[in-house]
Amino acid sequence: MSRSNPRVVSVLERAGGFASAQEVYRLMQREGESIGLTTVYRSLQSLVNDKFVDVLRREDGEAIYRLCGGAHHHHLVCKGCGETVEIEGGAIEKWAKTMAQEFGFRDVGHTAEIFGLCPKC
Amino acid sequence: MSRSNPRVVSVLERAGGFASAQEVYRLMQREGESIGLTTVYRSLQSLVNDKFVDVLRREDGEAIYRLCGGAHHHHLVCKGCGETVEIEGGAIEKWAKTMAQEFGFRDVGHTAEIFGLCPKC
DNA sequence: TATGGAAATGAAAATCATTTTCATTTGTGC
DNA sequence: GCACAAATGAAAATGATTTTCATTTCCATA
Ligand SMILES: [Zn+2]
Ligand SMILES: [Zn+2]
Ligand SMILES: [Zn+2]
Ligand SMILES: [Zn+2]
Repeated sequence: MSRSNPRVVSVLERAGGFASAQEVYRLMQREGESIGLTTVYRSLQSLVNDKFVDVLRREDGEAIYRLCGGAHHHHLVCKGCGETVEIEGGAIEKWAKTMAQEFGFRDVGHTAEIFGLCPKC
Repeated sequence: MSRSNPRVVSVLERAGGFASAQEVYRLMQREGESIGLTTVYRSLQSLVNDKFVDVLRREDGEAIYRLCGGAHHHHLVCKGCGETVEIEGGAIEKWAKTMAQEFGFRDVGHTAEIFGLCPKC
């Protein structure tokens, strides 16, 4: 299992919002960094395992990754420029718990994302 | 644009929870129904356009489809058997609106799903 | 320093869902 | 029957992701 590659982390830092594996790869190429696509995938995978980045899916199904504080949280993502704000979701946590209880579900997790246009767009 | 194919709708009805295009195709094959994979994809796409089904993504990125009331709502999905309950998300709507306002986002939508184990599993 | 094995790397091939192409079939009105 | 549009589906193309496998880089120990 490859270690959390610092060069990939650095790209994600500079990228700001979410970026796909292919984008990370292209970015590194453009900047003259020598790396294989396979290594990009492996590094991102291991960063996800270690909870250093979180991953979600574009509308077309492509996985996108983002550096990310470890604590559980949610996102407000701009459809225009990709700008992302990490937000707190107390209301969601409560909602999820209530609903799960009501229907007898155990061992529950949840996803919740908000998409819109940021002030700049 | 292909019409909302009633045979595909029927499969989704019988399938219960979510099913991928490939699964719908395999199911119809197994039941001796003659249909092309392309047509399955086209029918599902048009059902999504017409809001007769909603679509979300498996963890691996594969799109899954489900017959679905037209109104906006959310899902409680069993990780074990796929059993799905449509739930109401008043708390989420409010949360999304509040967060969007706070950060000046316009034109916002949201997704929210809960995953867990149903009573049977 | 040499050396043997473990971990990391990456090029190329394989996988697999989804889309595109394009020729054929089906349906509908005249 | 005839023309024409919509629907269909087989096969090829696409594109992200994973797998394979040979090579390189590290690292500990003799
Ligand atoms: Zn995050
Ligand atoms: Zn923006
Ligand atoms: Zn639904
Ligand atoms: Zn279940």
